[in-house]
Amino acid sequence: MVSNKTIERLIIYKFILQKEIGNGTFIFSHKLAELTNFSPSQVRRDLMAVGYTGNQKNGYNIKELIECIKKFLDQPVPLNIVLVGVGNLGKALLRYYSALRPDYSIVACFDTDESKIGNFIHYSKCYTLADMPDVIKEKEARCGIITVPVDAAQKTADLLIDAGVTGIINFAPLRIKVPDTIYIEHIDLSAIVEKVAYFSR
Amino acid sequence: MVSNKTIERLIIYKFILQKEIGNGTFIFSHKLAELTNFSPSQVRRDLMAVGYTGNQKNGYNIKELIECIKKFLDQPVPLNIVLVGVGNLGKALLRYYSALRPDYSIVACFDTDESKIGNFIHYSKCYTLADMPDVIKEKEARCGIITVPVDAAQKTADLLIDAGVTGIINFAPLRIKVPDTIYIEHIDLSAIVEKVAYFSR
DNA sequence: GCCTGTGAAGCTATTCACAGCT
DNA sequence: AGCTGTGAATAGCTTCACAGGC
Repeated sequence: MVSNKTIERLIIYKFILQKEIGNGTFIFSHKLAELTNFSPSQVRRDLMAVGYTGNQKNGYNIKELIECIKKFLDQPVPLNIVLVGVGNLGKALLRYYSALRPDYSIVACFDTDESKIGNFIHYSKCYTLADMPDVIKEKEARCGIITVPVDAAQKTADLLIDAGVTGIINFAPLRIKVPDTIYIEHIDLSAIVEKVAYFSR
Repeated sequence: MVSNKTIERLIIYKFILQKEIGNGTFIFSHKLAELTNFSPSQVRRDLMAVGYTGNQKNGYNIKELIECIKKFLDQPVPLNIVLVGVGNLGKALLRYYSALRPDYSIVACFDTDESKIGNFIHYSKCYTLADMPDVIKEKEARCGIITVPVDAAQKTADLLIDAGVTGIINFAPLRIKVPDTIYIEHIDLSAIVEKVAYFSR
């Protein structure tokens, strides 16, 4: 079993390594550490987890390592995502993620505002909440992004889970409760600012 | 010394407690734990850190506890923030944070696009990068939000730090390097999606 | 009986340090 | 000489479990 933190770093290694392909065939753990601001032993530990083994003379083969991490993360591409709450943040995320196609696709979005229903917002069609079960099933979406107002967030999560979503990214400032078969990531933008305020003194 | 994790939770307690003011004068650790999805002993440990002590009969006095956490976090309100990179995400954050006034203010934003300079975007005037040192000094901004393209992010951070910022929130997908007197928080939206993809299977 | 406060235990994550290889 | 792979040590974080109080 690989820890949450290691997965986080593997994703970062993958991304950083992709930009290093042009700079040589091999990379040392201390170089990858420098690029990511982790420690060299941390890097080597993490690579143990994916089972990739380098060589002592040259370090790690960049392309092979990327493939190995990809295989380990085993993303059945593309990941289909839905977004609920097409406000300002929701719209910005729709555009942000539409630029990352085809790795990830927001395949649909939902809102309660009648005037938005049926519109396409950065390639994603907007549906009513009532359509959620059907749309999620049809599009095989596994991940939901919540950008609704705080009072509607828990209800939104419940709807998403009922419709079959197993991963949630919640931008509303509360700790949504989910069964432990569901993975949830909280991104509380106001709490992040407060934290930076505290530690930046 | 109080840990990063504890600070994170204190901020959450503060927020949750503010919504509980109407529901009674006192709150038990297990109730606060339920609202936040942390454990009761975690809650009690964290409150030890701020030095607030409840009573065995009623638990914690909500208003007193909020005041105590606020005092502990010691935010010299308002925190002045600047944002660099007025793209889609930048604009969405400008609007998001302008709604949280007056706790936090984005007092200025910066961009390289000439057509944006001088405009007000959700109460924040847009300046050129060259104005950054003066504006940050004049507005006494201590925190910078980076929403520029990945290739410009490190240079942007360096400029912010030179201008006197001590805390950074970085939305660009790379691990910006900063001196260890500077606090930085990385929010990599594409990495977050990958992580949820991994754990939601 | 049920709460808080907290030492001690348990668990997780990171770093050290070095054997083994080239 | 300088790298990787990894057992062992350390550091950091969370939970247990219970004394003491209402």
